[in-house]
Amino acid sequence: MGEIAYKIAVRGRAGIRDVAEAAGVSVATVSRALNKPDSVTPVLRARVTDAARRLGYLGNGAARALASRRSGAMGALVPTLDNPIFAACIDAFQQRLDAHGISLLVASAGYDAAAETRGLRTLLQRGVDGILLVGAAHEPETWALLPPDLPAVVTWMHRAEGCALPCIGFDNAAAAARITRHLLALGHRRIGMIAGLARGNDRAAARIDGVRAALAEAGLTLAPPLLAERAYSVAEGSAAMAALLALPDPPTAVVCGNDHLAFGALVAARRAGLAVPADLSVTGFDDLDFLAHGDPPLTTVHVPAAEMGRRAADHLAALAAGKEPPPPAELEAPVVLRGTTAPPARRRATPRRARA
Amino acid sequence: MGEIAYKIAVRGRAGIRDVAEAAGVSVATVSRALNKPDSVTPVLRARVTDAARRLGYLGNGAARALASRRSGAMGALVPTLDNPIFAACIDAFQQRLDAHGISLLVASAGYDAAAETRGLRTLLQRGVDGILLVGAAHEPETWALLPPDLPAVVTWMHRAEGCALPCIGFDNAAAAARITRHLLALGHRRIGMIAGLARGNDRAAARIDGVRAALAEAGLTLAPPLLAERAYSVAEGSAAMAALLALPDPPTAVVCGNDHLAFGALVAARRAGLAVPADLSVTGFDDLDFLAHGDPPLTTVHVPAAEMGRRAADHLAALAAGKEPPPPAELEAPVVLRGTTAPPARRRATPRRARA
DNA sequence: TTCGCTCCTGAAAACGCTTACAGAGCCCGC
DNA sequence: GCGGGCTCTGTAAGCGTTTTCAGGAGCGAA
Repeated sequence: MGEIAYKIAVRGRAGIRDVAEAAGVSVATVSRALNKPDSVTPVLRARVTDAARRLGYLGNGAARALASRRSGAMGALVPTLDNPIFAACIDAFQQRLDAHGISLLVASAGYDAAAETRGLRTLLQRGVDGILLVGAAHEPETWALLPPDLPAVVTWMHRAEGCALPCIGFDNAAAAARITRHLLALGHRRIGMIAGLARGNDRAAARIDGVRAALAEAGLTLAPPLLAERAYSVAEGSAAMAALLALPDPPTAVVCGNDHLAFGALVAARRAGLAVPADLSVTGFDDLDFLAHGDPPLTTVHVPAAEMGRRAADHLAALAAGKEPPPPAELEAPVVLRGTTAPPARRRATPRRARA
Repeated sequence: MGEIAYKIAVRGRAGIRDVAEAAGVSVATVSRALNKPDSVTPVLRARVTDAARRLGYLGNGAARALASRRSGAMGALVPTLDNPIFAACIDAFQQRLDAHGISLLVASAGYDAAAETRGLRTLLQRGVDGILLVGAAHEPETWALLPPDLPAVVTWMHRAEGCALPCIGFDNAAAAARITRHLLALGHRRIGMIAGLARGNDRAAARIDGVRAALAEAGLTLAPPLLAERAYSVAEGSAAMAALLALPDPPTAVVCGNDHLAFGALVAARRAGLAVPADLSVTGFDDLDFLAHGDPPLTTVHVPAAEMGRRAADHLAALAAGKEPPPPAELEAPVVLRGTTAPPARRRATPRRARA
């Protein structure tokens, strides 16, 4: 034992052979006792776990991964962590993976195609056992990189055309349509949209489609300048709203592609002297908690980010373990009615607002 | 070549031997050509990279890690990703690591000591080349686990008593003191604080200390019920503020331990019919962008989260590469004055006259 | 032309663990 | 009492790279 301690001190860290020696068994037994406890006699198992604990044995993940050809890590390829909605999803994903004894490798692509492919390549090199993707719109190169037999799930969508991967998410278009119908029901007819950049972002595109579909039901259409596509940020939302308000015939309601945009829109409206929702209705998409308590609280679509993360973790863990994963059910993305929507103001005397 | 392709198809993925064979060189040369291009003849290097590209060679991270005893991954042990301030830091950390060709392994502990130790253990098993820690207050068990020679940095603090690790961050106490002095300068004398839970959270504790210190300079003290310690959440902030307002002699200003608490406080104040900042001043800590544009916009302390992430990445990358890391400089955490602070309201009619 | 150096490349030994595979007990039934 | 079958442990062969070490080629100088 003292001799073993010496060896360990020299080498820096206890190895499986040290544990084997200390427990008086072979390395194979140590491996078995630690990895599948049932396959070993209780007394031996105790001897081994005991020795392992005494020596502070941790194990070498690389060696384990190499020998077992499983890394015990999942990868998440997300647009960014800087948006709380993704952070919430990844946080939940990680926690659930942890419960499965799996680690999380994160690659964020920053809405950039090249970075995305690079991120995936890195994840693959690291030998992840599965991958969480956001959305199904990716570069051909990215798809080509993805080994067909590697467990992977697409989140944030309920289904994706021509994508064989399981989808864990909700129906963006339907949700966008629902919130638009709410505006329609309120009596709005001139409805604008500040959407996310649809290029390479199928969720953003689907939301536009949904709004368009709902509008079509009412015989309305959506096109620039009433449709603005902007990067997801508060500043862009502000700018877009300002542009909308500068129109000769501004909309009475604006549905936004996400909460950041909506918040920016709110700021711009206030800056323009407009009261929300009296003068202008605004809706969001995500349901960030800060905006739920704002003044006025934002009417928005609730995105089940954490739930997606948890389900993705369960799904991938099952897949990686060779088990049958739970069938991916469509998640709810309910409209949550709060304070930023109301019937349109009565027709104003002058087309232009009083103050600017 | 066709033969090689066949082998690869059978085995699933191209290995270094396939590349070697395709390029007509030894595996050693392939390894060198790919890892340190300068150590190999240009023509051979081209042959190798060419073959690697043709075969879609990615490399096996586990094998590489095992042989080189470096994993090429850094670990981040954070309280949670669900708070945008940490998410922003980790996002920046990841991006910068990526620039160094390093991957990110995330473990979030959820402000739970046991989970934290478990998370660190996982990171260590995975063989990370370095670790980002938030704060220096950790379980003894956690510290014991951390190999003394493993590169690690503490973020979110400028320095930590009795902690030898490099600190990359700002001075929580000083920043809290500064924002408190701002309140004092405005004329507030009855100042409350809604702090984070200080137990096991040195940042939260330092902020309390800072407020206390500033108050002491003015001959004031801070103690319950004027000091409330609450978990970092909007709801807790609300509840705490409600309690503060229910006091016989409520504070005229409240400094909050973070922006979530401050936002909750704002909500509670509004609910109580109080105008901020006219009737009550509130300050935050973090500078989340949503609150910068709120109504009123929050006066708060700006926390350089992204900058900490970037510097931590650079520092760890240098350490892991055996280079001299840049000396960790103290980061700025400036008070940003916005709309939630103002001089105290003139003495209200009802309560007994306050001391001058 | 030959010797000595330097620069490159290849052969082969780790790296630390998992996992067939096979051997050794052991119990039980006949 | 003995053989068969079963369970449990140990032996050893990889897993796919990196890296050390040594050999070989090429070049310049004598």
